[in-house]
Amino acid sequence: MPELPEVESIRLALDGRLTGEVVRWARINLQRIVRRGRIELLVGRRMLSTGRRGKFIWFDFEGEVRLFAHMGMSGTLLWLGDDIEEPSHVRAVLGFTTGRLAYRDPRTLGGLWIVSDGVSPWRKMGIDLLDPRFTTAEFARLLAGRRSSIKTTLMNQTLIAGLGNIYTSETLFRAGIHPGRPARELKPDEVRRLHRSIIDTLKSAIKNRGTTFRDYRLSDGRSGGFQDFLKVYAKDGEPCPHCGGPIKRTVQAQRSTYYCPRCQR
DNA sequence: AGCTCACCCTGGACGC
DNA sequence: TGCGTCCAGGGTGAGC
Repeated sequence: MPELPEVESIRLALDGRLTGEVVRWARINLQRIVRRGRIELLVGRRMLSTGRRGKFIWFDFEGEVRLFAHMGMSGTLLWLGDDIEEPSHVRAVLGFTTGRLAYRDPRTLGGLWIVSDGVSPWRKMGIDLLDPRFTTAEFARLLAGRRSSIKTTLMNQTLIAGLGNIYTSETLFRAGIHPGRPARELKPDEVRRLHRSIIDTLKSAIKNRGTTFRDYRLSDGRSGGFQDFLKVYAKDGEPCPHCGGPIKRTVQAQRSTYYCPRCQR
């Protein structure tokens, strides 16, 4: 589910609430959601800070212990006050003095990692899209020689980390670039436009607390707001906001892509 | 090394 | 109401 803006929105909402708090107890409802380590290792430890890279979020605890979470397609982290009942599909819970942090994931495609040896859960992750080192020049370097489509390439987390299916469609539309173009054939001017579009789209989405489609919620239960600003995603057949022609849906690498055939070349 | 595909899961929407 | 089918914000690992 969540892409960079949703994960960052969750992190921002939890950071102020959890930093400095001590884990009192922990519970796992579905064991296979824990991909590495033991959740009990967190009990008694104070949370020091939060972080994010790509679509991974993490929480640093005393004693060099770090909890990583990846939400997969349907996961989220919910803050539950003491009076709030636990919703369905909660796979793990951490208890604090002021409330509980619940990992909810209906499809169980996400996971948790409890790490004390400094080893990150990802095999290879590209540069985070909000990292200042993600420049136009760096972007051009990463795209060079890539034969696959720009849509598929933007989704490749080992190159650049953070874009998923919603924001790739949106960012390509905003840059006026056809999703089927081979990545290596983009002109320098188009690379610049796309780079600008990626950063602008992500920042704007974060400002709006992400996109709510189906059941994504922020940790306090609120919806995101960026769905009101989507221009093409899930809008096949609807008029393009630029030219009025019909938005098209196509499938690339088994995922839906939405675009305007007239505005995106 | 780069690329494509099948697969991992559950739930909701839709058609009959 | 019930059943079958399709679809969904993602990542991996095998095989070419």
